[in-house]
Amino acid sequence: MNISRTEDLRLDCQYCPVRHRAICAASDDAEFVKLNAIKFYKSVPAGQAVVHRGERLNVVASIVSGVATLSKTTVDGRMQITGMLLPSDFIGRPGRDFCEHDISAVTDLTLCCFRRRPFEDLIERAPAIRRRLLDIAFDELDAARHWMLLLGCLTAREKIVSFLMLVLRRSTLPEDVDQPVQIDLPLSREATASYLGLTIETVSRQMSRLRKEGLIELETARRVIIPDTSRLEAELENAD
Amino acid sequence: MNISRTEDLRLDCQYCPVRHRAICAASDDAEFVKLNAIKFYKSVPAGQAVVHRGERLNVVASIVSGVATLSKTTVDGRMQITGMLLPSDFIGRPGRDFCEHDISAVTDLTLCCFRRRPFEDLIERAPAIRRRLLDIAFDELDAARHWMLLLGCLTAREKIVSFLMLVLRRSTLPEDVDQPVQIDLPLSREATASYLGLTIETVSRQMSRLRKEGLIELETARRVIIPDTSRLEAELENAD
DNA sequence: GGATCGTCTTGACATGGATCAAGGCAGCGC
DNA sequence: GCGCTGCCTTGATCCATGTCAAGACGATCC
Repeated sequence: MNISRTEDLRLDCQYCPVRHRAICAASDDAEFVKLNAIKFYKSVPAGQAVVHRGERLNVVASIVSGVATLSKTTVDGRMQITGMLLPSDFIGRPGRDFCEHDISAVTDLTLCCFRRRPFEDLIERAPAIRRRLLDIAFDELDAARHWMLLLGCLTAREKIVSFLMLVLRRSTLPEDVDQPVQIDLPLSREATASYLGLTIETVSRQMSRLRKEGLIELETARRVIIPDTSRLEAELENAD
Repeated sequence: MNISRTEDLRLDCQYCPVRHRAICAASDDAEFVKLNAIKFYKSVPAGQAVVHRGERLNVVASIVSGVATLSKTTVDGRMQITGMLLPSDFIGRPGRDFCEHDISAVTDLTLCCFRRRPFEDLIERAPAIRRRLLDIAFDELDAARHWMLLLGCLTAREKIVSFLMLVLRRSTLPEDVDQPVQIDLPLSREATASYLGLTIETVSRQMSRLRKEGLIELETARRVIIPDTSRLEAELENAD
């Protein structure tokens, strides 16, 4: 596992940007103190692997900041990104000491880690955290199955629009509806393609097409402006 | 929810075919007694829905016998089967009273049900069952993500072979390796197509092609003989 | 047996997205 | 500035799989 301890980070949970969304979200004061006692922060620089498939992974963690991907690769190199991990998302699996996926840091990453064993002990004694964990697992499961619908049934265009809407949902504070919104795509064209089960060229072409139709503007390749959210969403009226 | 209570079934767990694989698998005697106390059986005839997407679902259940599918459908009728549910598989979600999926009985189904609230109470007091549930959730999550690789990256041929191997794994007792094996496909061509993100014609064609190449024999459309398991598996050497 | 119905197979053709290839553009080091 | 590098876009062409259509097969009922 490719993580170096971050000594210079003494983040207090009080100021933690994911305090109310991550695994710790539901914990009451007593449980929170226990969880806090075993936490430590790690940084992973952009581009590095957090863990490789099959490798030991003796921590679980929340993403505090940055973006990571979960992916699987075939023997001959075809890759599928199976999840995009954003702040508050959970990494690792209690009860198992190796990882089924490659996890890579897309940007610089800050992780709030717990060694697996103490974490496992803790959830036995902390019912709120335990319920939160179960809920996270089922939420991820629902999301994964929803993505199966996307991969199996949607057209390239629908996939792109779904992706844009996903990024929008995860990035924006509930602003004025129907105002132009600007989003920054967390993934490169290549990673986007892999996430959507497409090629990089198809992603690029569909983005251009949406631009030509006025559904989006491309300030740069990674910065998208959506002039009218509802009009973009209407593209999914047959899907989803 | 389309379930009628099954009065004529007084199955004793002692003889239950999934006793050592389902949610109850890990429970010690004390927990098992509690779980047993709140269980009841239901039957669902082949073809009927167990529950529709968005509907209330106030039970969780194990499949005792039969086959069911989890699926999602787009507004305009494209369907993706997101899971094939076989004996010992788990249905429902603690902590949520509605279902994100359509669940349909493919064959006649026997379910071992628990009302959701008592079950939720029970897992708070039964650590082994609780751990088993968490493990089931994460196993399903891994399986779903693995299926995303299949949907996003594999060719039609590889998808078919993967499906055959999956059925083989779930159906066969570990017999003599490299003896001809016979498997009965639990799904119709149409359901298989939907599970694999293909059309019915492509499924049919790829099956015929595997037959012509001698990798499988088709005793009937649904009964497949695999003369040499390792040779079929070798078709996945680049995938998976 | 014959009719009917649902399921499956096969063939001919169409097409969405992949592949191959070229070039554009922005950032960076010199 | 200039050249390099990585990433992205665009165009031309190809092909795996989808679509449309016809018929085969097997079960069931009469």
